[in-house]
Formats: sequence, structure tokens, C-alpha cells
Amino acid sequence: MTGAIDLPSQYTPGEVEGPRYELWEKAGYFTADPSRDAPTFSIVIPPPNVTGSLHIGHALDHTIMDTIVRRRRMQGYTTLWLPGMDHAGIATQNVVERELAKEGLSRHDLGREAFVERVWEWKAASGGQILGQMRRLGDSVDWSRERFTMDEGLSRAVQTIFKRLFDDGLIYRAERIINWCPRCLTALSDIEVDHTEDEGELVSIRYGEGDDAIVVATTRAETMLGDTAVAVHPDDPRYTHLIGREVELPLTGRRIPVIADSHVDPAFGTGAVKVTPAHDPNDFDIGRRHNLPSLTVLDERGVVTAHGPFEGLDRFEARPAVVGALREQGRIVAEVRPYLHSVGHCSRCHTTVEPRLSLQWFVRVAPLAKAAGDAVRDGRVRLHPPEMAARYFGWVDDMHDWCISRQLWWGHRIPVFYGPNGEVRCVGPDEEPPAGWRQDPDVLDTWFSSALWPFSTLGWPDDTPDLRAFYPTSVLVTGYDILFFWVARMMMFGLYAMSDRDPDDAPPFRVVALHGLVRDATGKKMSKSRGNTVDPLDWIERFGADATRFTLARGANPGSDVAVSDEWAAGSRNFCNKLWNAARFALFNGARVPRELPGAASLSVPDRWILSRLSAVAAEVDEDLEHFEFAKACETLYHFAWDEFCDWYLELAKIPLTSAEGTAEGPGGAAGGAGDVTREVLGFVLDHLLRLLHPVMPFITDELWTALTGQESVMVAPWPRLSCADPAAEAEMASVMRLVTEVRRFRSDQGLRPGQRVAARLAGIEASPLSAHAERIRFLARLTPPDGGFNPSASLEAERVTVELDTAGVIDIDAERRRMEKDLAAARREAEQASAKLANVGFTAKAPAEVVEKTRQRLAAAEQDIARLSDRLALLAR
RNA sequence: GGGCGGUUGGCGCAGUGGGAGCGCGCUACCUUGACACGGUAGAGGUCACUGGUUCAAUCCCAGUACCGCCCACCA
Repeated sequence: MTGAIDLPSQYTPGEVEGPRYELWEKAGYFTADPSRDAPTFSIVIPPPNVTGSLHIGHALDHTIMDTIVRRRRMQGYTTLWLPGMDHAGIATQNVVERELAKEGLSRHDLGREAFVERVWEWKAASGGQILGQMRRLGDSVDWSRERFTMDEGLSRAVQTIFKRLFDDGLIYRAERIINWCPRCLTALSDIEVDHTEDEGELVSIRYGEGDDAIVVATTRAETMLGDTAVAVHPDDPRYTHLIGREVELPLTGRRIPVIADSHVDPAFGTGAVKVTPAHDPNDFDIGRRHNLPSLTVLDERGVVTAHGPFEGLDRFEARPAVVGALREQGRIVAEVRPYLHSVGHCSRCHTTVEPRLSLQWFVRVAPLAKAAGDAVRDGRVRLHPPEMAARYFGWVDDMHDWCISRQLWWGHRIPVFYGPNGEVRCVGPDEEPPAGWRQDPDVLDTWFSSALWPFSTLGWPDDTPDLRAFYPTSVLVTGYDILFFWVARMMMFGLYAMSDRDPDDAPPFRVVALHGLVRDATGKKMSKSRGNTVDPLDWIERFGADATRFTLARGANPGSDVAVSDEWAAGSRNFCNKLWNAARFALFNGARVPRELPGAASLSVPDRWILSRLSAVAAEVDEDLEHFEFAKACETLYHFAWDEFCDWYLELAKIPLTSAEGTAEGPGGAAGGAGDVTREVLGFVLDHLLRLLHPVMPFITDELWTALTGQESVMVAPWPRLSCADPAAEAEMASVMRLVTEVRRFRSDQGLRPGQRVAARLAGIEASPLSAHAERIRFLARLTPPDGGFNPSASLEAERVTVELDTAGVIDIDAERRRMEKDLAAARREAEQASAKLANVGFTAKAPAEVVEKTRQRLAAAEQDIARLSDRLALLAR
């Protein structure tokens, strides 16, 4: 019985959570031992940025993973949840550069080596805040295996796979149009570019003179300085006469050809396009098809380099300047009109991205993406929910080559060296670069190392015990928003790196479980600018980690978004409190966990009922968790715990627990009797309920479970498997509950005053099958024996209650009549519906027999109601 | 432009070919010895619209409207 009696009447998460987590960690529960003889289960965490802190999206992600992992651990699997962080190249470099800027320094003032050193210092001092916050949430990750994408081992994995790809011809260097951030001065991949609908201007400009004149439309007039052609559609009759001729490019005096290319949409604008191969990806392709020269007119900062009056102007200054100059020459035709179009911005600093021709490294993704698609197509990797596969294929089947070089200093440096005669050599992790050769200055895209995460963290390229035990990982949990960014890339690299394995064991994970985004209470996306964000740490402070987790898990329907607000969290907090008090009650009354359940003969009907329900709930919750139906599992547990266990079973348990025989020896008395059986059933149900709740609500369940059982931790208790189904007890209890509810409703409908007890004669109850429950019914419905005063009576007929009332006394006759008329109308409607249905169903053989039977019963019940209510109304009329 | 999803009580969401559910909110009553972060009883919905399949449609099919998301080299 421990100190449970001292439990306060309200649960205070703050006092429980910290110490509990420490205890778990110290006990080594989180650490996976691959040498143990048990099936394995593994998850790698999507590594959060080293610069990041825990936001509500992580909280959802982590709650789901922790729930999965805790259940598996209880099921006896050797379970690994591997934590770590991403070095987040550009984000981290920006943070440190901003810090330097405060000291009036730039990274160039420090030089590369010192700058990188400085980033490491920053990481040691202020990086990785999120790790501490994960502890607050209760994440049962294996801290002994924590990894960082810039770790020694992970760097080796990066170099190994780079070299392999390079040697296989899957990495190449080429001059291409890439997304360029003129502020960060680096290339960006497509996914590092955010597109927004921006207001621009569509300018129509006349190129050439006289018969050769042709009008083009553009939103980027300044790039015309680099035009090397005008393109029209080959079948466009308006321009066939011009194809192959040259027109003069205004402001430059250069003559450029008019070419035919089917990329041009004749219906758009004038049907003629200026072609600037060095500053537009489409134009670059057109240029390649037609062997056009590429003329770069902007530098890496977006400043005009073309000789002439515009030289030195920023791109955004150059645009109006060019348009002004054209206007002076009378080259602007029609109005310059406002034009809404999609513009790319650097996802890190929001600077408008500039398509830029430059020499970069690329991964040839076609064969890798094919394999990544096939693994899902042939079922080696299952996506959950399966509808997401369409999105996945859409991405994987049409993937551009991946630009992996970044002009940054923080990251994995590209392991390619340049020799004296323009020789190029890729150097593997265990090789020495030739003396005097110069290494490529660029680093790799952060996603390159993230893509290796499921195996680099387990020791690859070495054949380690961890890799053997935990790869492929069991499940990957993540939001559907990064299905493409990250999941597709892990698939490509995992399958490639493990291509020597059995194909079934090559993918990085067997299942991808996708969840939605967290939204506010009205379903809007959370954003700082809207001010509708929820800070999970704030919730943990105010409501507790368990309530925070429960709120998120309860909303986590597969693949769909989760709407949350303080009210939901408060509801979960209340649930925690409910559990707390249920356990407090149980412990105070001497509940204990029996070695085995008392024999069926000594169990009461409520005992059998709650055990039957518990075992059904355990099966249901297990099934739901197996299929990532977290919301359903939470609902089931919530209602079982609150509605059935607390509202009915605990109330009923008060009878034996407080009866003379039960209390004779005080709480926890060792004597036999109904009270002791109840104590054991109570202990048994609470024990199992806490185990079932533990994966979602680890802290409070452990606190209560250890108090109840005196054992070490529910974390290492076995996951429940029960078979106590008892349909007879369930049916009998259903009758009791229905009867009690009827009587309560009667009390409420009559508006009986607080202290006023209903004195009801349960006519016929002794003779009915419910006679055994008379005391329970009296207790729950708060009936007292007839005393001759105000004396309505309830009679019980075949599980249906009819309440006979004495119309004298406190009853408001008019109100009563209105209520009855209403009920009568409802009963008539019901009868009408049921008989209509019988008419439909009754004469065909197509309807299942039980449907017909049920409908008959419905009709009979409704007709009884009608008769009863009609009688009552007639009575009232007198 | 292409693809996907949604439309169920005030709000957020479940759900099923055969009597509409949950949470929060709302109403009334209740300091009943676990809990007012509580208890009891209620009110509230023609399940977006139209047509089809069926004995029977909120559920299956087609179309319409509106909303949302993702992808795309929208000059």
C-alpha cells in the first residue's frame, strides 16, 4: 500500500516527470542490446537541426515514435530508437555568421578553418537544445547511440558512398542552371527554394524593326542584356517568316536569331520568347537544343556585369532602368501590366533566388530513383496510409538530377581533388590525397548525409553488430511533408549502399508511417506570423508531458492533420487527473495486484464485466497501435478508463469496499469476503490499464503503476494479452446500467430537489433476472426504500423500466404533459420508420435475418412506448 | 497545368450499405467520503448539392459547387 494514501488530490506532472526520466535513463531501459536473444525493432529519429528547438511538429512526431517504441519494448523486442541531429549546413552557417556579424566580422575575416572551428564551438555551447527538450517529452531514445551527421563515422559513410557513386558514374560535375541565393552565395536544391505568388510586371518589348519586328513579353527585362535568341513555336503562322532571320536586340546593338522551339506556348503573351540561356532554366535548355551561346550578365550577387550603362546595378535596380531606357526608345509596346507569378525564395533567408549558370556537382538520380520506386511498388517498403504512394511515385518517377554541391564552409567537403594537369580524382575515406593537389572547395548538400542516416548511424560501411541487428529499420515515422525530401533520398541511398544484400533486406525501412501536420483549433496552419503556434514546452509546463502527448496522439489519424488548442490539452490534463484519482481511490481502499485472478465463482457480475471489457479493450488497443491508429487507441482507452472503469466499476466497487465485511479490518484487510475479491480485481484492472496507457502516457502511468505494484517500472512490464471475454456478464451489466439510467432520468425529468431522494418501489424486481442487482441499482440510482411519502414507483418489466408516478406533489403537470407529448411524437416517428423499413425489408429475402429481427424489436418497443405514453397522457388529462 | 484529399451537431474530428457518434462548448441539477481538472440528466445534425445502383445510401458510382494540400522548366 506504500505511501499511496498520501497522494494529493491533484496530479502534479512537474514533480513526477523529471525524476522518472532520470530513473529510466539510469536503469538503462533505453539502451538496446543487440546480443540479447530476442527479435529486434528499430527506429531512427528524423534528425532535427542542431540549430533547432522542439516545436509542436516534433512533439507529434516523437510522441508517435515513442508510443510505437515503448509498446515494442514491453512486447519483448530488443528495441532501438536512435537519436541524433543534423548539422544543417546552411542554417547553422547562417546562425554563426549572424553571431560573427555582431562582432563586426564576416566568415572571410576568419578564414575557412577558423570559421569551421567556430561553428563547432557554437555547437558545443548552444547547439542541440532540442535534446534536452526531448527528455522533457519523455522520448525513450538510446542516448548511448546518439549521432551527429558530422561525426567521424558519419563522415566516413559520406565519403564512402560518394566515392562509390563517383566510380559508378552516378556523380558528375557540370555547368547547369541552378538555384542560386545571391545573399548566401551558394547553390540551392529545388527543395531549398520556397515559391510564393509575387506581384511582378509583364513587359512587352519590341525587338527588331519594320517587317522583322517581333514583340516578346518578360517579367525580367534586365536579363535581356544576355539574350541570345528569340524563340517562337515552329507551327505558329504569325512568325514562320521570321524563323532563321536575325533581329536587333535593343540597347545592345547585337543581332540575335529567331529560332523555332516547341517549348514555346503560342497562346501565351505574344507567342514569342526572349531566350537568355545563362539566366533561365528553360532558356538554358532551349539554348542547348539550338547551340546558342550563354551570356552571363549578372554576377553571383545579382549585380549587372554587362558592359554599358547598367553595369554595377543590382538586378532589382537594373530592371526599371532597362525598362526606362526601352521606353525612351519607344520599344515598350502596350501597357506594362501587373502580373502575379511564382517566384522562388531562399528557404533560409528569403532572398529571391536567381537561376544561375554555374559549375556544380550532381547526382544522376534516374537509376537510384527507379530502385526507390520499385521497392514501394513491389511491397518491400509499405507506405502508410497507402494513398500516399501516389505522391511518392509522382516524385520518384520524375526526379531531376540532384545538385549536391554547396558553396558553404560548414558541411562535408566534397572528396574530389584537382591535380596539376586538370586531373580530377575522387579520394575515398581511407586514402591520402596526392600531395599538392587541391580539394574542391564546396561542401555537400545537408540532405546528402541525411539520406545515409538509417545506416550511417549503425556503423556502415563497417559490418557492425548494430547494422546486422537493426538494419533495415522497422518503421520510419515522419510528416507527409517530407516524404519526398528525405524519405525518397534515404530510399535511394539505402538501396544503393546495400545493393549487395538480399533485396528484401536492402531498403532502409520496412514501413513508412506518415502523419499529418499540427494545426490550430480551426484547422489553420500554425505560423509565427499568425501568432497561432503552440509551444510544446509551454504545454508541458502547464498540462504535463503526458497530457501533451495524449492530445497529439489522440488527434493523430493516419496521414491527416491534427488540430489542437489549449482546450484539448486541458481535456487531456483532466484525463490524467482522473486516472490519478482513480488510482488514489483504489490504493486507499487496499487494491492489490493478485498473483492470479480469483476464481470465476467468487467474482461478482461487475467484476466479470469489467474484466471482459478490459480484455476487449486490450485487444482493440493492440490492434490499433499495430496499424498506427493512435487516435483510435487513445479514444478506446479514454472511454474505457473514464466511462466504464471510473463511472461504473469504481462506483459499484464502493459497495463491497465499504460494506461491513469489507471494512471490518480497515483498508487492505487480509480477511476474505467480497471486499477482497474486489480489491484484487481493482488492482488487476488498474495494472493492465496503466500498462496499456503507458506507451502514450509514460510518466503518470509509471508513477501510479509502481505505487500499485511495488515493482520497478511499467516500462519493462509485459504488454497485456488477456482473454476474459464474458458476454453473459456484459449483457447483464448492460441491463443494470440501462435501468439505473432510466431511474436517474426520471429523477432529473421530475426536477426533484437536491436532497430529495426518490422513494421508488422496484415493483417486480425481485422476480426479474435483475433481482440479484437490487442493491447495486438502489445504490447507483440513489433509491431509498418506500416510506409512504411522495411515492412514485418504478417497475421493471423485461429490462425496461416504467416509472409510475404519483401526480400529486412537486410535479409540474403542464411541463410533464409537454414532455410526454414530445416523447410520444418521437415514439410515433420511430414506429413509423421501423414499420416503413419492415415493409421494405419484410417481403424480400434479400435482407439479413438479424436486420429484420432487430427492426421488429424496434417497432415493438416503439409501440409499447406509444401505448404507455398515451395512457399517461390520458391520466394527466383527468 | 497535373495529381491527391476533404465537405457529418457551435468548433475540431471519428464512423458504418439496414436504428447518426466522440471531445470541447452549451442547458439544468448536484459541496453523493477518488476526482468540481468532478458527478447526473439533457438540448443540438434533412451526414455539401444533383442524379444513379439497391428492398434499403450519410456510407457505393457519376457529376456539380466550395475548401485544402502536393507537384510543375506559368516567358
